Amino acid sequence: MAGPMTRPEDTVDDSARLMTVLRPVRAGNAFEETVERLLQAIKLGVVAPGAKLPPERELAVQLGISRVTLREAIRALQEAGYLDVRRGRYGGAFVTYVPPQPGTGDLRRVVADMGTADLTDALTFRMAVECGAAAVLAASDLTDEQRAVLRRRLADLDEARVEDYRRLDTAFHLSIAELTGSPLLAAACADARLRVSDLLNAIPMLQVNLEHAASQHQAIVAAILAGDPEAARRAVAEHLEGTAALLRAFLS
Amino acid sequence: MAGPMTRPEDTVDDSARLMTVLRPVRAGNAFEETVERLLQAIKLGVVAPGAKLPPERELAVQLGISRVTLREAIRALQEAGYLDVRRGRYGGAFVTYVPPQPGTGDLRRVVADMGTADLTDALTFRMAVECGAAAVLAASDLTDEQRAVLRRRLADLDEARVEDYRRLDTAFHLSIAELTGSPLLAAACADARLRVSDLLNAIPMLQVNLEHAASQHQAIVAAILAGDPEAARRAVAEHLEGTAALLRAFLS
DNA sequence: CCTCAATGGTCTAACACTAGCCCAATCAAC
DNA sequence: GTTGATTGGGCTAGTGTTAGACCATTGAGG
Repeated sequence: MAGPMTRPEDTVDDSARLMTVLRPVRAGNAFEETVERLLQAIKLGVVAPGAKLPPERELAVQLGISRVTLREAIRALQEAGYLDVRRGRYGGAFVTYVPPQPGTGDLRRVVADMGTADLTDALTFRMAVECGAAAVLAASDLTDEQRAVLRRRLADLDEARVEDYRRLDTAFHLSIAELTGSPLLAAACADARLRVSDLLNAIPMLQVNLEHAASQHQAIVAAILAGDPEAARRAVAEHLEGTAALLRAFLS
Repeated sequence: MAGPMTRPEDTVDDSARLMTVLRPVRAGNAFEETVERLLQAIKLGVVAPGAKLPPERELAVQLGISRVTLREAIRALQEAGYLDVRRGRYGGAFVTYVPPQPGTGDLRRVVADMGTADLTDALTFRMAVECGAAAVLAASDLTDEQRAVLRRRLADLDEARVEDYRRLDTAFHLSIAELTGSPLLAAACADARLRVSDLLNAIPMLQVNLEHAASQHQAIVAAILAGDPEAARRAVAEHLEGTAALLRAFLS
C-alpha cells in the first residue's frame, strides 16, 4: 500500500506539471528584481515623468528589501538616465524618463531581444488575464464610484495627447483589474502589461489604429457597465487580438 | 515642460496602482519560498504519494537556489512528516503525505487562518485566470494530441477513486492552462489553485456535488473542443461559482 | 539669518545564501 | 562478495542582504 500510486497514463505529461510547479523560486537577486520593479513603475507611467518615488525608507519597506539594496537599484537607474536624485528636504528620486516616441524604435530588434517563444507566452498570458479580469468585473455588482472611475479612465484616454497616450492606456487597462478588488489579479495584469510594454512602445501610433482602439475601449466599458461578462470578454479579446495582429503585420 | 504631467484627476486612485506595482519584491526568504513551493508540489499531487522528488542537485538547479537551502527546506518537510528521505543509490525524498479525508478538517478554521479578504482575493483571481485560460484554449486550433490529453484527463476524473479525486481534479484544471502553451499562464493557474487547495480539502465530498462537478467538467471540455470561447468561459465560471457557493453554504 | 524636519549618503556587524568540494550510504550488476 | 554509479550528508570560503545607526544636504518658515 505504500507503493507509488502513479498509474502509467499519468506520467504522459506530468513533466509539464513538474516544470510548472518546480519553476525557479526567484527570478534573480534582490538588486535585479528591484531594478525591474522600479523600471516597471516608471515605464508603465505609474510614477509620471517629473514626479518622484516615495522616500527610500518608505519604499524599502513597501518592496520588502533593505535600504542598501534599494539604493543600489536607484543608483543604477540614475546612471541609466531614468532618475534624477536630489538630496535634502523636498528632495527624492525624480523620474526623468520620457516615453520614446513610437515608431522610432526598431520593432524587430525588440522582438528578437525577447524571443518569439517568450513573445507568444506574454501575449497569451495577457489575453487570458485581461479577458478574465474584464469578465469578472462585468459579473460583479458595481458601485457608482467604480462606474465613475471606469468612465473617467475612458474619457482621459479619449482626450489624451500623444505623449500621454501609452500611460493613460496602461491606466485604463490596469484599472479594470484593480476594480475587481483582487490584488493578485491586479498584479498579474500589471505583470502582463509590462511584458508587452516594450513591444507597444515600438509600434507607431497611426490614426486608424487609435480610432479602432478607442471604439474597442468603449465597447469594453459598455459591456462591463451592462453587466455582460461574455460581451466584456469578447470585447477585450478583440482589442488585444488587434494588437497581436498589428505586431504580426509589422513583423512580416 | 519638465514639470509633473500629473493632472489632478489622475491622482484619484493612483495610490491603488502604486500599491500594485510597488508590492513586495519577494514573499520571504529563499528557505520559506522553497518550502512553500515543495508543499505546493506535494499538496497538489504533482508528485504523487510514494513518488520521489528529483535528486537534490537537479532540483536545486530547477528552483534556482543552492543545494544547502534546498536541503534545509527538505529537512523541514521531513520533520513535518511530508517526506521520507532515504540515502544511497535509488534513494531520494519520497512523498509520505496522504491528502486528508475531506470533511475531517474544520472549514471555518481554514478560512479564519487565511482571512476573508485573502479568501475573496484568491477566489476572484482563480475565477479570472481559469476562465481566461479556458477561453484562450477554446479560441486556439487544437491538435489531435491536445484533444486527447483533455479527454484523457476528463476520463481519469470520472473513474477516480475518492482518495485520488482531488489530485486528478487538480490535474484536469491545470492541464487546461498548460495546453495553452503559456508557462506564465500555467504558473498563474497553479498559484491560484494552491491558494484554494486547503479550502477544497476541507470541504466534504458529497455525491451530489461530485455529480454536478462531473457534468460541469464535461461542459467545459465540450466547449473547448467545439472552439467556443464564450461557452468555455461560462462553463468554467459556473463550475467555480459552484465551489464558491459551496463554501458560503458551509460557512453560514 | 537661523532652525529644524525631511531626505539622501555612508558605515558596520550580523545573518542568509551560494558554489564547489569531498564524504557516506545504498544497491543493482557483475 | 566486490564494484561502481547514484544519491543524500556535511564543510568551507566567499558573496549578497539586512537592520540600524549616524552623517550631510536642502529649503521652508520663523
